[in-house]
Amino acid sequence: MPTPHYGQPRYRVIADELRSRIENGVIPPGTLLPTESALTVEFGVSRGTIRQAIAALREDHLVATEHGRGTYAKPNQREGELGMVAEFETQNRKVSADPELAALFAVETGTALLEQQTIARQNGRASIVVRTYRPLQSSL
Amino acid sequence: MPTPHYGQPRYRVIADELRSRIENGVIPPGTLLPTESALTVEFGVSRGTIRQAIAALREDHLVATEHGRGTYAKPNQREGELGMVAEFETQNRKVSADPELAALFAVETGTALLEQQTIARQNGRASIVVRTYRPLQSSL
DNA sequence: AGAAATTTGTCCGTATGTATC
DNA sequence: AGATACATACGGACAAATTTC
Repeated sequence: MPTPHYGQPRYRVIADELRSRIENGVIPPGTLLPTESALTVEFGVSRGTIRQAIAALREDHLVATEHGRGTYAKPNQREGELGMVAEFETQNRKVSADPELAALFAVETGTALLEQQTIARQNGRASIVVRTYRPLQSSL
Repeated sequence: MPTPHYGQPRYRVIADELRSRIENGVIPPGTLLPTESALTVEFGVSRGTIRQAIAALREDHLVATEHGRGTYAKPNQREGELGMVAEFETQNRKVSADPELAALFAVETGTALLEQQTIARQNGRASIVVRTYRPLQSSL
């Protein structure tokens, strides 16, 4: 079969599935995830795709991998009190100005603006989303 | 050809080389890196290895990649310029979640969210607009 | 201690999808 | 619409670290 990835790419679907297994306790903290080979069988994808999914979880600090041993589910991030740990994901994109933004920047509605969106996640779920808008001009 | 990677893996050697080019100004901030294809030719490795090298730089926030465009060297983190005067205007309001925000917060599209909008003005003109979104009820 | 098996790490080549120019 | 460039996915091969026998 070719490689159509309509909607979400497969590696992200797999990453989300593994994430929920960890958060639901199906894969308890500190235990090893199934091996990459086992996951290729379960999800019917190549090893590269599995590795991509695990890499995504690793970026969220949800798992840690050791050469020759395997990939562990990380102990619970403490959700207690101060010192709460959050992960941030930032992306830049061009959006068209809504009427309010257009007025503020003194441009026409629909003009392209640069939007930087930062998602603050705690335990994988978004807690706050920040969007900053700036005019598109060059050189930054 | 086999795959001997004595010492450092190739993707890391390439990442280090690109890093020094950026830091030494050979690739100025804001400009595009050579395309992945060009880099495969220059370093004599496959595209996957080049992508691995660029991914490493991306994790260090040294570059940013845009689908279909290319990979940029990040602008210098600018230190706050002295003497810049800005006025801030902040307002809170309830808005209904667009599909993207709804997905992030795991609520239904249209659910009410708290939006805090801050407008930074310089010389009376808006320079940056920041909008933060949070769920309404939450325990934060 | 040593050898084999297991598991993750690196790298290649190819093909196709998707976004941008 | 065509060309260019990055994104996703496959399958294979070998290297390196760990565990097991």
